[in-house]
Amino acid sequence: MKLSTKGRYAVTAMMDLAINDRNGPVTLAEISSCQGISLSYLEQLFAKLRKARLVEGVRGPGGGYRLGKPSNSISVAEIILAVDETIDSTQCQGAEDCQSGDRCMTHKLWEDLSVRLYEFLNGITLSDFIKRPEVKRISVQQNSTSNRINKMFQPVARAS
Amino acid sequence: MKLSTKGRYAVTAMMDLAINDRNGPVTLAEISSCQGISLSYLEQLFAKLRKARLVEGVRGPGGGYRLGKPSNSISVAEIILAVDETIDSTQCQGAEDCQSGDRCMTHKLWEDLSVRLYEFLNGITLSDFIKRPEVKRISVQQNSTSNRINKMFQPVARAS
DNA sequence: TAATTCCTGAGTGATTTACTGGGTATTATA
DNA sequence: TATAATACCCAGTAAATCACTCAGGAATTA
Repeated sequence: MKLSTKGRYAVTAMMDLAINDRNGPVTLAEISSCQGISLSYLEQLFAKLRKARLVEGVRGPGGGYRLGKPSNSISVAEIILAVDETIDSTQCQGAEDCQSGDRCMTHKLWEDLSVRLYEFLNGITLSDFIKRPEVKRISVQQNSTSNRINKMFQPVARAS
Repeated sequence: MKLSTKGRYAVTAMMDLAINDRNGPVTLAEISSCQGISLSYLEQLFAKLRKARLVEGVRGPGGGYRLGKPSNSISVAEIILAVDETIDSTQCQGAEDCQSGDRCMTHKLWEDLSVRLYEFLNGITLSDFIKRPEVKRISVQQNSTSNRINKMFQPVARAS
């Protein structure tokens, strides 16, 4: 679980797709000017997102990118993993006795933390972002995961 | 909120200090051979940790590093922020109308996610790691934050 | 005084980031 | 059918970061 600007670019771009899902495909050129990232760099990122089946491209005029799955089944963790290839957990990959036997169990502790972090980010989906405050009241009786992050909902308005 | 191997090094090193807190200061040489990181690199990391008052150095023979605060008041988020200097949130830093007005609100959404992530990591302290399973039963009536990560507790035994 | 440790800084190869610029493949539409 | 808009692909590159070596100092203890 690594987290850098690259991951942020991917997540925000995916948010963009999720928000404009029903307006047809979103072009990379739009996202590029929107987010201030170069088009070629976006292409690299979307190549990875495509391999992970998180998006699908539509060629030709009027084309662009669409989500590969419904937005409520795409988690932030998935996006980051697709783009920011994971950290090599340590030299002593799971080996019980790294270097000096019972010492150095911090590696195991880190791994547990890492899993915790993953589970947290995996509990946040794209659809949690595209809901509007009016929807919030209705979604209260949903599962606890989406309730936990209800506070970050924002109204959405995109110029065409 | 950035997260790389650098942050992992810092967190595991701090875990090491927390575990061996009552055995006197821990030397960087120990951590170095333990974690397989070069001593000079550790020195660079600890310079930052020291500036953030998270550790304090003890010079001379028998010296080393100690925690700068009680382990229950040092969060994982603090450590990471001290070492992995934060991501520049975006060009349009908080400016209401980035580039094309009402568009591009994904930045705001990302920031909300970022805050969420920070709060999560800030709720996990070093002391949550150094507890042993026997302590687990007792700590049940503690605050909810530490209960949430009870499952990652492990017995600790360090060779002297 | 000597050994041990923290502390500081300069320099370096490797990797990652983010970009430029060249193309090809597909498709809507004029 | 021709053209333009788009995804897709690949090679190269400047800058930043990562992780390290080396080379010393400064403080403390034995």
